[in-house]
Amino acid sequence: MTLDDLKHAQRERLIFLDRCLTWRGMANRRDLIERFGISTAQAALDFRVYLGLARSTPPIYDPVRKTYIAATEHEPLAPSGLTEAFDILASGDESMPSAALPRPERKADRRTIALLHQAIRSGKAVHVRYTSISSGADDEQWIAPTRFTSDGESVHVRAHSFKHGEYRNYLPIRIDPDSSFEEKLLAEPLPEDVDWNTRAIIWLRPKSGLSDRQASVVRSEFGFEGEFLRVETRKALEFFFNRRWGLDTKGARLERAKTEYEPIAPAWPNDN
Amino acid sequence: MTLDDLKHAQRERLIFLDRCLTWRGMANRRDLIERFGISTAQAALDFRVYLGLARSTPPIYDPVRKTYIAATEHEPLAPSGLTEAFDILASGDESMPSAALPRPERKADRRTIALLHQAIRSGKAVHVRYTSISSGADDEQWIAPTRFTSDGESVHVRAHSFKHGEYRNYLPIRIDPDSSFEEKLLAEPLPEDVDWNTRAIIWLRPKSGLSDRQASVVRSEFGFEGEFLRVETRKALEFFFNRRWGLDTKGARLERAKTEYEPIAPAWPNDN
DNA sequence: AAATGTCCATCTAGAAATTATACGATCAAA
DNA sequence: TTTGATCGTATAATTTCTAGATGGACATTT
Repeated sequence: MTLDDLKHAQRERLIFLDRCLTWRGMANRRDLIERFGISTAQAALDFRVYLGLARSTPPIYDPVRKTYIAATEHEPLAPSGLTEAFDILASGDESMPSAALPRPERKADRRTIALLHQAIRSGKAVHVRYTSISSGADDEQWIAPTRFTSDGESVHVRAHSFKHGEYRNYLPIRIDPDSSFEEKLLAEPLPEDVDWNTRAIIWLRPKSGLSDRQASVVRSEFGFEGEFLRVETRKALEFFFNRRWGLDTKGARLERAKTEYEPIAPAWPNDN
Repeated sequence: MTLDDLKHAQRERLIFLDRCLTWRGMANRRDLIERFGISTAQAALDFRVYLGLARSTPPIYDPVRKTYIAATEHEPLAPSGLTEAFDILASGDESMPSAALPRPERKADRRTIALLHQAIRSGKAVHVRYTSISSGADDEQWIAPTRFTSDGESVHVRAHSFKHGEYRNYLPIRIDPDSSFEEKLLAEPLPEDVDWNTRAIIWLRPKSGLSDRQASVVRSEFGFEGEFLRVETRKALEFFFNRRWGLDTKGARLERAKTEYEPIAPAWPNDN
């Protein structure tokens, strides 16, 4: 009996329960009831199922505090990071402005996204007008989009540019919504997207200049013990790495030690 | 009849469906079946309910492409940003490494978080040893945690520090897991957290030095038309704003024009 | 032209999940 | 002592969902 044997709805509830126990260290039926709008009876059933699943380290009901308390050696059924669990910790505080710092909201045109998505699916090239902020010029060209990617801040489209004869990352927002969006079947298969199919292994270390003590704080903060922290991504996304990890900013506490590349076996043959 | 009249499970499914139509521009029963593990019959029912809800701009079934196509004037039932919808667009590509740039994973000690959470709930002060990276010193003190916050990268605890006589943001990861965590009931109510209860309204504009054309790209990219973009947060979180929005980095395309403050009516009386 | 496959839809019976309701127990606080 | 908040249980009724069968439209393959 595992989580996977359950129906989607109940699995969701048990994962939520699991996170409450993991991060709050406690949970009530009430938590389930408020979150999922189920009855007390169902919530009680969910608890019993959970207890059955958490064989090794089951939570214990504390009649004094009237809640279930996670075992000290509690082992989460479904691992989660603190960031993902933030809403569980912040909940109850519905006030505006929120407890989370707002992020830049990058707008995008629904229709453009859908067109790109369909071009990706059907393997077509589309004609777009793209504004490059560096050159500042509106630029008509055919591109063959292959997938969406994310640098954590905004969503990009990875596409082969016939004009430049290479794969590039495009920001959908800079595609003119009034582009023709004319479609064209690909005459010949696209070249391999080498940068996409190259793994970039980036080794980070505490920024030089930090004291030993500071360096050890940095290490524990990013969860590594040895000399280096190893992070893996694709070469095609490496350009965004420094910004994402704040390596270029003044207060940076990590720096790159070295970077290695190795080819990735394509998931499917001929997957660009 | 609205989304809210539905049960949680079905609502989730319809929201997913809505996002497929919004961002992919198309949807199948198969999408629901794969995502939620339901039967074809149930997926068909969900579609019918969705069509009932999307009265004004219902999607249309295209028998040639064998999918539902979103109306050109499609109005999402549940608004969503592109970033949230990224997983819907990237799905199907399960390969590692993923299509998303990895983010720094900030580890945290389960037990510490749970202790803080319980101290917040019960309004107690706790004794902790905290490592300040600036001073580099381990620092024993009593703090009275009031809430969790997030700067988008890591989770903080907002707490009143008795040692410093003010509210501060603490990184749970820097709290020594071997602190005593001795608890103490608050002798007297905490002072008001003024910075928390102050709204910071930040007005941004395209970075000076950009050409008119570039500035207009920036405007459309961040979704504002006038001179300024208005962002609202709490003064207590303002310290993190520039980093979150990349205002300090070399390639920054926005800059702060002005900042206004105004008091927020506390959600609950005496809510610190 | 016919067969096959893949979507869509619908129907019905039955299984499973969930609710409504009632009842009982423990403990803390008023 | 009473009240209220938890917890738990049990049963019957209701709702939700599935299984399996049937049919239609269309594209592709034979």
